[in-house]
Amino acid sequence: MTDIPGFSTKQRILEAAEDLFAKHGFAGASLRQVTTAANVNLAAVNYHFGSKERLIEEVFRRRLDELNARRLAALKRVLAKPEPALEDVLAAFVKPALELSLDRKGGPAFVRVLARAYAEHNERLRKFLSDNYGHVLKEFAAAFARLLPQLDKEELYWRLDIVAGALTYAMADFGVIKRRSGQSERDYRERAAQHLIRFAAAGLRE
Amino acid sequence: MTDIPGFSTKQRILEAAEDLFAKHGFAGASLRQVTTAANVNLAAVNYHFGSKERLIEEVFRRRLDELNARRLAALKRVLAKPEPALEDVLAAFVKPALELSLDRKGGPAFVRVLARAYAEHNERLRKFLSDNYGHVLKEFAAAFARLLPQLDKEELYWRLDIVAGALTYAMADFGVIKRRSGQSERDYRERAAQHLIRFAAAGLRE
DNA sequence: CTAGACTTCAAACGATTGTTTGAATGTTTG
DNA sequence: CAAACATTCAAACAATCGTTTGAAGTCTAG
Repeated sequence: MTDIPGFSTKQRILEAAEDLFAKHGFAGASLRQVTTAANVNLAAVNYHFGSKERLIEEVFRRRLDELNARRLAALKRVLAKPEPALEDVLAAFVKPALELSLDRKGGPAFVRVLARAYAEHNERLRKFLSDNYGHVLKEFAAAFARLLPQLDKEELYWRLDIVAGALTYAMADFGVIKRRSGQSERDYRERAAQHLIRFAAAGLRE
Repeated sequence: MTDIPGFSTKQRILEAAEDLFAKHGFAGASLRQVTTAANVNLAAVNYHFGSKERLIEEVFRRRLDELNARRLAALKRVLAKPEPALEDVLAAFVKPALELSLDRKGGPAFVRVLARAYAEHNERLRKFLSDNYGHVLKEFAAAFARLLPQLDKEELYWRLDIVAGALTYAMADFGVIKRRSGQSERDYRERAAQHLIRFAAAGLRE
């Protein structure tokens, strides 16, 4: 209870799980790998989380709660401006993910886990994500709709779908671009976010 | 040897594997699931392919050989025109994937498998894909470079990375857009490709 | 200090994993 | 036809999977 945060058994499991799920996928990373990496007894996962599936959900919940709170706060700030630009709304979505991947020692692992989730067709996981965080996407969609009145609803949804894929993929840096040797991780990711926003804005406006 | 194509043990394994890898991932789909779905003895996989990893590679090779041949042919056709447009080059990349997913009974499964591969950090798979199909991406990159002389090399690579992600995910339709009840699969996918090309062209041009 | 709750631990559970075996069957070739 | 090769098959291999157990250890409240 009075454990130092980040050093409790639960926390160490979550961190190891995040890292290994990012590397090998949800099916590919075993609980034995996770508990060994976390330096924790195998049974601890079922004791603290109940099952592997619930561990996966907790890996998401821990990050997404804060990520989406930040996203909504940023969106609110943007929409309070007199003339919010498309780029501002995109930044409100992308920048919090960028910060998350930089501030925490978890680092880029979670955004990769998110991309994994995108590729999974696991019904339970999709429902969990939709139930808990669907409203965030709805609010952003509404904001985009206001800024792009020339697009009908179907047109808009198509483009947002494409944007979501591009964002997810690019933030997870599955691609070919390598960080230059002199460049810091922060630099690299900030540049990625910048490119993304410009690209997506152009595509959305057409 | 003289089997009717598509009904041999090898073919049936490849088709079942493609489908199940798309649904559950490479680690998530077991050889027993695959061989049961293919109506084939379990040992047949190791007899015909040697191992699960080599089966995965063959799932890719079978489709990618033709997909990339079509892509290169389409690119060559486009570049032979007096004034090739950006959209033409994009179409040369996207349309063959669209056709592949429509013509074959494998249907949309393979494009989903491709998206899975993107999310995998499996070193062997990445090397296999890069060794066998890296030259195709290089040729397209060169074509884009010619059409977008205002972009320096780094700028261009960033954008192509984003485009690749958007294309991959959108073609695999992991997103939220649902096909309307009256709409055919073909209609839906053609529309997806169209949106993609317009979006990517706008983003590339800025 | 002690009773009770919480947490960790080694060990084992049955089920499932990819792979291998050797005999049985099919097919092709001389 | 017979020898040679190719394929299929049921069965078993050791390894690993997620989960459960019950005892040992740790902590906290009375």
